[in-house]
Amino acid sequence: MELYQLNSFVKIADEGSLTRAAELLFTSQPAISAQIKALEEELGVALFERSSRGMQLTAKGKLLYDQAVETLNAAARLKADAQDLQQELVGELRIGVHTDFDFMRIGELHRQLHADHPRIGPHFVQSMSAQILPDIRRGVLDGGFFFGPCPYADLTVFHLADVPMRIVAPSAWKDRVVAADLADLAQLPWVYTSDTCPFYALTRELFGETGSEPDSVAYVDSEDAVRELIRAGAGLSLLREDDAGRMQANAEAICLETVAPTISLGFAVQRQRAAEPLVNALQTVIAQMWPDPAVATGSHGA
Amino acid sequence: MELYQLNSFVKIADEGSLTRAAELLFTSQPAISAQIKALEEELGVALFERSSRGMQLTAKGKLLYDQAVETLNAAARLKADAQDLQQELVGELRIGVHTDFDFMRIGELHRQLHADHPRIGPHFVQSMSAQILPDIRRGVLDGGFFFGPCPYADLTVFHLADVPMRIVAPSAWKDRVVAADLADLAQLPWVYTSDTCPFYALTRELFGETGSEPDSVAYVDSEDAVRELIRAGAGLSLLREDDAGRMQANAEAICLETVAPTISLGFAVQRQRAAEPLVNALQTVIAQMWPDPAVATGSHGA
DNA sequence: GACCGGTTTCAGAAAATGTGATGGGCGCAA
DNA sequence: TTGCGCCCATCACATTTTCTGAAACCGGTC
Repeated sequence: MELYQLNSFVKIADEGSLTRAAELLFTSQPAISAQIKALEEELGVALFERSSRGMQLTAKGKLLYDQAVETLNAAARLKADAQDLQQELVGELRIGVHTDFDFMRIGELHRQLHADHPRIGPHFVQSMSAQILPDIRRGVLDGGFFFGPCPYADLTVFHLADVPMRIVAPSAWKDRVVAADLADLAQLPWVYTSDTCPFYALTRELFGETGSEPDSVAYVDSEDAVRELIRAGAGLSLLREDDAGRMQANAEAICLETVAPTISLGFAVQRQRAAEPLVNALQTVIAQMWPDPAVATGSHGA
Repeated sequence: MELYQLNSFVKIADEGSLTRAAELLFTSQPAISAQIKALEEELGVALFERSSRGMQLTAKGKLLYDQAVETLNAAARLKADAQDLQQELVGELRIGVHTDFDFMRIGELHRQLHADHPRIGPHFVQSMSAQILPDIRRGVLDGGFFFGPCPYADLTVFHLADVPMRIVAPSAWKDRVVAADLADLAQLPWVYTSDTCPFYALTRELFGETGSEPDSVAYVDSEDAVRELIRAGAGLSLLREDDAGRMQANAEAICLETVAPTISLGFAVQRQRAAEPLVNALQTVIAQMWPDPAVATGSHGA
């Protein structure tokens, strides 16, 4: 039993005539006659009553007609849906996010991605810059955000922005820090992120210019932990300017006027996979959301 | 797009391997490979990702898989239902009934017919003997009951029973009829059915023996009308014994002791169509319900 | 680097499907 | 009654599709 037989079955039934059905199906009358004969034989049921005036469904044929139509409809839906899918991108994207979802505008990213490609199922995976880039290389992630430079030549990197940083101190230390220079600050306790974190490198760089580096350092491995230790009065640290401002507004910390460096915000995908439709679509949406992005490659990521 | 392609599609997806699918489908790898290639080309969608470990559904393939299964299921249902229908009789039967449905046990007939052949849709058409037999010949009815002889040689007739008749008179005439003989009764007014009705012939026959026939006759064309006129005191008539007894029990009429003739109850179908499965099934059920039926043909119907 | 399991490709064989001509049944009109 | 038109079934043959077995290919593994 094949679809073309069911199609002929239905057409003949609709037309009441094998000859006319053959015309509508752009084939010859004997061809269809043979199809129906084979179908009737396979089903073991006489579908039509033949007369000199045409062919008419038997009672059994009437009962089976609806099911034939149903089967053809199911096939037609399948084909139509396939046509639609032709245009669309379908699949899953695992995207690494290295910092606050709201700062990264993940909601907007999701909305944009869904609007352009409704059949892509995005996964947003919170992680750390130091974890995200290797995961992209391994294929665990399809793409991801990160701070700092990218040391891997096999990744394609979008430079999205330079994020301004600020030095932040516990509220209680206002008098000790408000007029201090870098050398003074180095005398105080600091909170560092762990050494795989780009903030660690950034902080060391900060003191690298003066040659002096703090003695007393606590290491933590997330920005959240940094904020918490500042609130607890454990030490100073570098934070994103927006984070710093928010803490100061909440009287949780003091944000120094001292000029601090910026850190590069980047987005990376595997170079090999950059041309894959899904990955390409992701890059396109990212590029729209961070206007004027500079594309850099490999270890040039600023 | 054909069912065998969808079948291969599903099998490969289930097995994760073209090779194993080919084995299960009792065909060769290249054959199935070509099927899928053609299917993918027609749909414009890559259904599988090929690897050295086998074939796996793509994201789009996953979306279309369910619809393929659905289509195959619809086809399988169609085929299964056709197999069931092979055994069964399907269609409509138009059965003429010439007298009271309860006397003819139409309820029981319907129950029996439905039990043996649930897909037969019976129509019970109330009519008169004189109408039923021509309607069977014309093919308007597939079969029907009738009283009296059957004058048509092209009908097959079952003789089901000889139904006893009685002479019935209005209650008020008790004194005039209780001891009367046929010649006396002929002096009284009678109610006849119209001359196409077998009761008409039967009544005339009754008097044929004595040579005397009533002067005053009213003609009506249904048994119901006969009963009504008897109740109204219009005259005497022949009625089925059961009808007569019921009227007497209700004090609506008097049932004479005089011996009255019987009338033959028959069932007829077109001789040409007697071998048709539906018609044959009908005859079988009728024969079961009237045990010891005598089959007669054409005008021999007693 | 050879091997293994898997898929694709290829030419030719086999099967199926389609074609055009022909014939028979039936209704209709002359 | 005959002849005609319409319709379906059948037949031999052509065409197309599908299948087969051998061989090439590809990626992972020993």
